[in-house]
Amino acid sequence: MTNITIQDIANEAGVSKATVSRVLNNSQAVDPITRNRIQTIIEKRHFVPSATARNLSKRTSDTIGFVVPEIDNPFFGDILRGVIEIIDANNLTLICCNTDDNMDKDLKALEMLKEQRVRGLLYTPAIDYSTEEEKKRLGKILKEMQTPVVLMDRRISLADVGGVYFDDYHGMYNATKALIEHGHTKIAIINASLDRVLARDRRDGYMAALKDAGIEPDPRYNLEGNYRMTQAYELSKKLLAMEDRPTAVITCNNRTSLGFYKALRERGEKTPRDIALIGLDRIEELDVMGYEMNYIERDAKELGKRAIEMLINRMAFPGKAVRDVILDTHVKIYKI
Amino acid sequence: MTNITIQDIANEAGVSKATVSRVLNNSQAVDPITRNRIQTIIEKRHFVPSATARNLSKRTSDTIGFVVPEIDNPFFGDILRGVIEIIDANNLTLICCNTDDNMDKDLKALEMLKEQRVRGLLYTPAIDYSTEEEKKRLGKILKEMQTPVVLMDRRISLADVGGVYFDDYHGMYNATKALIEHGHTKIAIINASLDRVLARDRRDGYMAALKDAGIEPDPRYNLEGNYRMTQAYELSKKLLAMEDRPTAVITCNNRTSLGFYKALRERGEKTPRDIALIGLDRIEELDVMGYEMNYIERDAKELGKRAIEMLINRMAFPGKAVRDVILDTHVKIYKI
DNA sequence: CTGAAAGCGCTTACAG
DNA sequence: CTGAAAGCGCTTACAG
Repeated sequence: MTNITIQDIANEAGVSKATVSRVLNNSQAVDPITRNRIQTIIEKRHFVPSATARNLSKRTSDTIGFVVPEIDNPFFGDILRGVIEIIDANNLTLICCNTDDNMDKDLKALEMLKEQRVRGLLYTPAIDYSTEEEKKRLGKILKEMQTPVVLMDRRISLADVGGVYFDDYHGMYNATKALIEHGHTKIAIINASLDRVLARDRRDGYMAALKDAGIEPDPRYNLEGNYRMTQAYELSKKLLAMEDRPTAVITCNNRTSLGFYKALRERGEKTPRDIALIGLDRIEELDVMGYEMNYIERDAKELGKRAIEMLINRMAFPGKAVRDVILDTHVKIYKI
Repeated sequence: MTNITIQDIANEAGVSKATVSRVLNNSQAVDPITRNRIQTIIEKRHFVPSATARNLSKRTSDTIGFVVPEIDNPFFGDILRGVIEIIDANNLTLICCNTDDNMDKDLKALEMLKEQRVRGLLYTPAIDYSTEEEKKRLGKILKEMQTPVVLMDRRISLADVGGVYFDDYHGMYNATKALIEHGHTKIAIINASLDRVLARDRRDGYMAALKDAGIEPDPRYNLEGNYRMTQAYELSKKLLAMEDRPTAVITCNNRTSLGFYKALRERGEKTPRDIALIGLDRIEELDVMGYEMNYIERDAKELGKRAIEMLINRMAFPGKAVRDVILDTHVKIYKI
């Protein structure tokens, strides 16, 4: 028993498959009686037309690619949830890829999505593609996909590629400022390597706030890891063991915050008692537990929604100029 | 500029598209010189063949459907991560659907995946399909997809459908037993509605342990919600306010645990000081924070891996008899 | 309102 | 080792 086709339906209804296609797509007037007969047969047989055949014939598809570096990080989980809500409402289908921040996997995912002839791409690049050569290559790959792409969270300036980002600069600026206003001057930042835009943005906001307050930044307080928990944990251990250690710390994503907490706990210390902390991103579980973590709030689910909406818009109006969307961040302080 | 096709490559190489197809698929001997020439052109043009056309022609696909009720729950995030690892290693592609525990969305997702002619299905049903009629209908739908399906975490006994599940019964049994051994006799369980298999399994394990210890179960301690945090929170509030309240509680998933914690905290109470708790599933964030939560451990990522491996196996050997896999659970106790 | 026919971009049995 | 041709399951311009 093989899959039933439009031809089977046509045979049973005594019409041509063109007519069946027309009732399937509601694309042209069909005699109501015939239409009814066909519909009955379709339902009785549970016929579902092949998207593959339809896509080939129409030279398009309703499939969207979704590429992120860390699908099991709640940050991307929230983004995904936002995306899927809109995907469902628009009868699209989503292909998910995970890259582990690894360029090879990133490129491989892109190639696979090209093979699938996706209709649009939602993309958080694994790396920054920061050298001119890398960037040019990526630009070419994306262009050859011949489909709109919307970047999420990680910015790469590429012609014709829009994106949705958070205003991390001001988030960091305001967090740093808040710490300063509470009397802190020795403020550390646990960041990722500065060859990443995201890291530079965050560092810049932090630096600007220090500068505006006339505080000389201490390079020893400027830590660079990779946004993973284990790295942040190692960095934090060193930081906390310093002779002249900071009185406040800013962490640059949810994993970093956890790494810091872990190191702090192992020393039998607590925040804010022993050291102040503001983290990037709320950690839901801690919030529920009444753990009063200060954080810079970013609505990841909203980012997902905005990104897919922008993508759909671009699919509808291919010619329209692209424009980035920057989402606000808010600093939430319990106690410093 | 439209997508380049196998015909374009053939023209440029001065061969037929059959030959190009052969080098693309390595399906038949091709003269090394010709092969080389073709390969050079393919690379130069960045030609990537259309999966759509290939699928239609071969009447198959390399796409796997993944349907879960709550994609942003870390439990399913972990499963997804495990699945994707194996998917990548096998050059398959994954279509993700979220159902919010809603039957209509569930059925719609299944239909969409049928339309896509997926090669296999990884499926955590939104509901139990427990009436004979519902079950029959689901069975028919799955059968009509004409593709192997592997159930994850939620069991439905259906002909030809295998699954990977956790041994929740013994997890619950052992957790309950541990509490009893620590002197507890008034033990509550915050569960989901008993019309769900998952809930019955868990209840049964709990009841069996009570029975084996000669403890008469108190129906007032048997709470039924829906595994969501807000419901668990409401139930917990009532439970904690009871005149003759339990001295220990077992929660039946990660969200339930959080709901309970929230209610407890609002009363200014703590565990294990004021009441003992064993939750189902580790909560990573709490663990990292050094929060000593007792839990029944289940490896969700492992479940994902095993499920996709089973699916691939079934794709390879369609005739083979299906056999369920039950994964062990372990009770992890800090302090009761 | 309806059908015959061409076409979407591949694969593959067949013949040479 | 290679090509012509049929076929996968749809859509759609064209003609009636």
